[in-house]
Amino acid sequence: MADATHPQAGTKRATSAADPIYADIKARILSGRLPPATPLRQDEIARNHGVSKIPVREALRRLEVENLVVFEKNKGATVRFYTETEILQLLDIRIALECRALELAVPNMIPSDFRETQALLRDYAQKVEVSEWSRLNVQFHQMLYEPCGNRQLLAMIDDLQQKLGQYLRLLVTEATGLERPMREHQDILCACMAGDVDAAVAALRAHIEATKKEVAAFLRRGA
Amino acid sequence: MADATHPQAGTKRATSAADPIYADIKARILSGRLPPATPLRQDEIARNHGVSKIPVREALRRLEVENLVVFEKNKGATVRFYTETEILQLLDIRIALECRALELAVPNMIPSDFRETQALLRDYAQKVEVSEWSRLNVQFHQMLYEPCGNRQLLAMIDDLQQKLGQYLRLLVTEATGLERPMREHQDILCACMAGDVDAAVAALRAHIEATKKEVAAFLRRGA
DNA sequence: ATTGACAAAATAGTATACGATTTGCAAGGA
DNA sequence: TCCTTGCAAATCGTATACTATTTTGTCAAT
Repeated sequence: MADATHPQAGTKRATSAADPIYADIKARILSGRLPPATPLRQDEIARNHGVSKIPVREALRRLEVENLVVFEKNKGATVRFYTETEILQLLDIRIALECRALELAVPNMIPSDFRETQALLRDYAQKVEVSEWSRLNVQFHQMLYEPCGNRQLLAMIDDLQQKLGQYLRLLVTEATGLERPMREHQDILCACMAGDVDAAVAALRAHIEATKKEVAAFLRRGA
Repeated sequence: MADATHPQAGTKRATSAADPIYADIKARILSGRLPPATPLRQDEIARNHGVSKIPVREALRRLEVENLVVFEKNKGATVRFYTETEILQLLDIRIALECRALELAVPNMIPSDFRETQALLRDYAQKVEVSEWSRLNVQFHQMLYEPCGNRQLLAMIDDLQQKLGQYLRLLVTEATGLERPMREHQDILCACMAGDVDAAVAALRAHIEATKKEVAAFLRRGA
């Protein structure tokens, strides 16, 4: 991409020293390696990345807008703490966004979409490793919504799934298992293949509502 | 500057220097005073606000995450350009979020909510000024969703309404008028007062879909 | 021992400075 | 006339440096 002739075409972002730092911290927060309330010391991060504080601050500011870190008056940034309530509320937003995306996507689905999604579910059934499960789960949902054609909506869904990821990962290891989600995934896909938008949306909504109940129970026990 | 030692004597700012800049630029973008593609020169903004470039850059980075400005490699920031398609897609997201919020809100509504909302609609009917209309319209929707209790959802809705604000303002002056929206607002409120969640959501969805069609037509003519 | 005051260290926030990149423009050649 | 080519000015991005605030540690006084 030595082509300097790409002024807009929003697909690619300009690189800045802040970008790798932003990506690194974001990944560590979302994976749970940086637990809530961890202070994010600017000097330390800057030293580790071999830069000054300025790009570090810009990275942290971006994470602040995404609600992943919190700035306090003269104390700097810490990893944001999501309460039980907020996690459940994120799942309510998931219901809103994903049901709408599916509703818009079903009419646009073509046979190859069905084939690929079914193939994914078969892989799913064989890989029982949890780390793989999480990745495939996210991928399944993304494949369902992709045909909706609304990039901003897809981005919002992706953002939500990342934020909820660590909690859902815990869930499958400790409580839910794979049985129920897999059956529900099949139901959703069948409705899509039948072209029945309402049934597909209803199945998806039930799926997320069930997840929400399990998260609620899990958090109740955990706390 | 000679007295650089005392940029803001005595005024203990609970916020960083970036915050007022962020608010100012955001307001000017959302109101349309800074049209799309306007370059945002860091030195100039810094001079106008009496600060250095550092807080300016942080403000711009925050706006970048919110999709209001775009950074390009060594060219700096410009006001983001929303295409027709993207504006219509934002309305699809509005349908998702607002219908969900209303669905969650209706069961929580109490008599005083109804009274206040009705009072607002009466004010509405009398103020025919466009500037007032826009403000009251946003307020009406917010009052409907408030009882849902999901702060993150409410924040996302507010964000969307601000982004769409300038386009909807144009719409009411040039095309739609006040007749249809007001009737639909009444329908929605009636369903809420009857406690009929499904009817309320259906009415709201029809309301936003109608708006979407008008925006589409308006953009088609305008472009 | 507990508390309060105060000095010292650590950390945040921002201005200044400087190299790097882009842009505007003018002069020179096809 | 149109296209290079080469400065010069403008602008960006970030390292450095400095101030302001918070935190920590020490030492008396109760």
